[in-house]
Amino acid sequence: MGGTKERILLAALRLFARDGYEAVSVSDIAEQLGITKGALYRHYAGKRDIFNSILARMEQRDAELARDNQVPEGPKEEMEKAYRSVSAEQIAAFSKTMLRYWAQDEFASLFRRMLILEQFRDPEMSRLCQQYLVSGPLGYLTDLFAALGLPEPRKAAAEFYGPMFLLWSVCDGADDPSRAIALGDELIDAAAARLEKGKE
Amino acid sequence: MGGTKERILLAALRLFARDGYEAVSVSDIAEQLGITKGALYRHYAGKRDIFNSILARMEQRDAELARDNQVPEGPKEEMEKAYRSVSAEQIAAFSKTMLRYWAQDEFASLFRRMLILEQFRDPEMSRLCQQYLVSGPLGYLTDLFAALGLPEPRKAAAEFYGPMFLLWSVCDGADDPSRAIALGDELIDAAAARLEKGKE
DNA sequence: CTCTGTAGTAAACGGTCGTTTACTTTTTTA
DNA sequence: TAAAAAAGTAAACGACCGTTTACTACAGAG
Repeated sequence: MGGTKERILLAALRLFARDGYEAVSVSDIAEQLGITKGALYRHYAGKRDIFNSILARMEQRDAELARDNQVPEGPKEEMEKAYRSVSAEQIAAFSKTMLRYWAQDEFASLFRRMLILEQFRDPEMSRLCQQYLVSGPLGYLTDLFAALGLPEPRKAAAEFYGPMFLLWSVCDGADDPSRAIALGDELIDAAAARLEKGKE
Repeated sequence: MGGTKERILLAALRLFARDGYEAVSVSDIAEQLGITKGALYRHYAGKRDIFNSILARMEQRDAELARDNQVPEGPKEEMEKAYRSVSAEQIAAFSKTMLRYWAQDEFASLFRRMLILEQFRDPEMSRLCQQYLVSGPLGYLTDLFAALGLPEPRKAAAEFYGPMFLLWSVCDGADDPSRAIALGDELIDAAAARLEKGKE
């Protein structure tokens, strides 16, 4: 057992994230691993099965990340209560973690790009793309800022998250993402400082 | 002459913007128009030729848009001079135009989505995606804010453009984009007001 | 040493791909 | 109105698609 199933998953994700699901052939994936496409069917039922396994893997990783960062879940009442005790420093730290996660973590970065490529083909992929990257985080921050008592939480959330979202695309087109990450850190710190001042 | 060549261009763009270039077949395009794929080759040399014609068309439309909105071009010295005389109202008006252009103009909106789908396959497409949608506008605003004397033009540009960039993705996943557009208008107005205040 | 299950190869399957060809219909024009 | 040009059809081309099949190599267990 050489972990072939895992290597297939990663090789497929790399190709899906560059070319899109339809444009990648089963032969392409097998070729990356130096095996024939027939061998691939010993580990997965087919091309779609690999794709679905990637989705499941991301779901699992996302749950772990939410647990590690103590993201509140459950009924809205309890979430509001938890939100109110969040400090600006905690928001800044969590935002920097997310900035690096989607930009630099290999699996998450590849998955983000794959989602972007699939979002217009399938309503389910559009839903996932919104949930992980667009209206999901935006709604989360809107609720958070509302619980903190900001006067216009929707605007504040867009002003906070918009630059982060933009910088992921800057990273995708840059030879060296570190400058974009550094700018993101500055923007997050500045926004957190404003947040602290606005609460007084 | 029933403008078949033009209808092919638009039908192909619609499909490319949803599924990506590779995932769209020549038969798919022909089927949308109720003709056979053989007829398509009377108007274009092949699938790639249609794609290249779409790129050329966007280039042409972009030049027209820049002309209509008096976007300064030429040597850096003259641009700086032109930048310094720009008012916050002009920036807000131009930004709202761009917000609607990439979100609601049919051709531009489809082209934006097509670029997003092709950006990772081909370095040239990555370049165009950055130029039209990411580092292009961001660099433009950075230069503009620098000429206006803002202390941190890079941060200001990211804070200004990030939310716009995010809202295009919100529109893509929303049933009704009008709420996102309205929020964009508010954000642009608020940023322009801050800009006016910061200049004093 | 044999048995058993796993991982792999090579070839074939029907189907679709982009493109070309030969031919017909429609439209323009002189 | 007849010739010519343009636009469209149907079929075929070789290549590649995802998947299946038949067969081989080889590990560890009894």
